Amino acid sequence: MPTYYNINPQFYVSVDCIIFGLNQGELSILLLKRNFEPEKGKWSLMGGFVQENESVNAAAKRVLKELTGLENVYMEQVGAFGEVERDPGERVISVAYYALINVDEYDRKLVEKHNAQWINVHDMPELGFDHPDMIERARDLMRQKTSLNPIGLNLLPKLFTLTQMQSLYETIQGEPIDKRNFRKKVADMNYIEKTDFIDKSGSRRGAYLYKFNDKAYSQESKFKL
Amino acid sequence: MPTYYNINPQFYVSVDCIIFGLNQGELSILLLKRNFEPEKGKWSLMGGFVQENESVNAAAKRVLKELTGLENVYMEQVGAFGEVERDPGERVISVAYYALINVDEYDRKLVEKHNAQWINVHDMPELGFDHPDMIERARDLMRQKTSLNPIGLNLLPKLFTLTQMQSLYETIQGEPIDKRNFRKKVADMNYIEKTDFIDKSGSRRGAYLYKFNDKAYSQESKFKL
DNA sequence: TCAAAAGTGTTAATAGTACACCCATGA
DNA sequence: TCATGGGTGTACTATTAACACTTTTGA
Repeated sequence: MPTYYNINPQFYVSVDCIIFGLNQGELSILLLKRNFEPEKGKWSLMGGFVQENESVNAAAKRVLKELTGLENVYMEQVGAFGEVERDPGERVISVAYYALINVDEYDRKLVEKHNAQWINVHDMPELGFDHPDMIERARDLMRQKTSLNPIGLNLLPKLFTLTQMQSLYETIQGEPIDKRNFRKKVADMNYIEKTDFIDKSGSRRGAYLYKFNDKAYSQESKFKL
Repeated sequence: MPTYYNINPQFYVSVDCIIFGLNQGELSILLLKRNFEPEKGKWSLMGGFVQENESVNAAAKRVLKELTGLENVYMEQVGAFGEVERDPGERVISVAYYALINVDEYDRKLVEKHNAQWINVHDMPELGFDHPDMIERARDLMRQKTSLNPIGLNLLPKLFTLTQMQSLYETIQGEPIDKRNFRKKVADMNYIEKTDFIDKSGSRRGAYLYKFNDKAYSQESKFKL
């Protein structure tokens, strides 16, 4: 193997996952109560080291799967965090990702095994490393992206009511939305389809369930270009 | 030093800079014609390796300075690029940054020494590595950011005419802008200040020079929150 | 019968877009 | 005097924001 680079140092490279979920209508993040070093006793994001022959994106997917059992999850890179002293153990350069998951579907046993819990974003405990920065940037990015794309629906079940969807957006944006204006907007989204199913769990009357149609969505996006 | 991590592999970590500038009114990128391995003979972005006791951000600033002599430049991280085979030499994980510079101010000797040239973004040559992906993402990010923030002004001299500013935004967005609408909008930006100076180089009549007032800008931003 | 969520239109305000002519100057 | 870029206002359109009542149902 030719080595053009061997005068340069090498570093551990890790990934950290900001896993968003909706719990009782509240935006939450899966955090680990660390029972291992470093920063033992503190809370932290789920992370892991990039391995040989593994891309950084693949490492993020692997780490997410290790904790939740989930694959094919919506993930996006937040960015690289590379301060020299960001890890008190040794120098590690970390790449943060956020994931949007439906909390009905993850593997609870795995989460328990890792000593992880859902924590409301408004009630963050003291976190180790530079994880508060990562979370802040992930939330900003997510808020921005969800305002332009329907990716927020990844936080809901496949079938959802308009009230759930509105509440989701209110939670993400952190401010109330007018019901009629919201429903008008959704009516203009041809990729949000009304089904014949009715959810009776949220009200006596029952509400129509809707679903996201990704073919319709890609069609629509083509037109916009 | 405690080593919690030593079962994990380490990697070279590099930074790559997408350096944007305006040349004859055209958005351009500073590219190197590589006279060294790997990918010798191909064009590439300016890059360099992260060093011990150097943050990733600091490495990006250093690399930018090595090529242009400039400090205190507007830079933003594009993201980490971590495919296993992205570098044909050895495995390198790279973090891309974009920078916006005023082409009147960089050090031409350094640029020449590195065998670098300004290349119009619409006329990209064949590039090595995953640099085309980096550039694409940088342009998307930059376009988006400049549509919300006045960071694009970093590409202009400190004093600029409204025609220059309009032309800048037309170049970034890739479409013409109505002159009166543009000037109306700028008039609403209290942080774009008219000076008493007149630029006669662009027309016989002469045009007022404007400047960006960063104090006024931070004030304004406070109100928006 | 009533509490609780579901559903439904209109109007006003704001922001954005389209459009054409006169001005000042130096060569 | 004329070619060149500098500078200006108004009407139309689209988007967004504000706002309140009726419906359905199970307990």
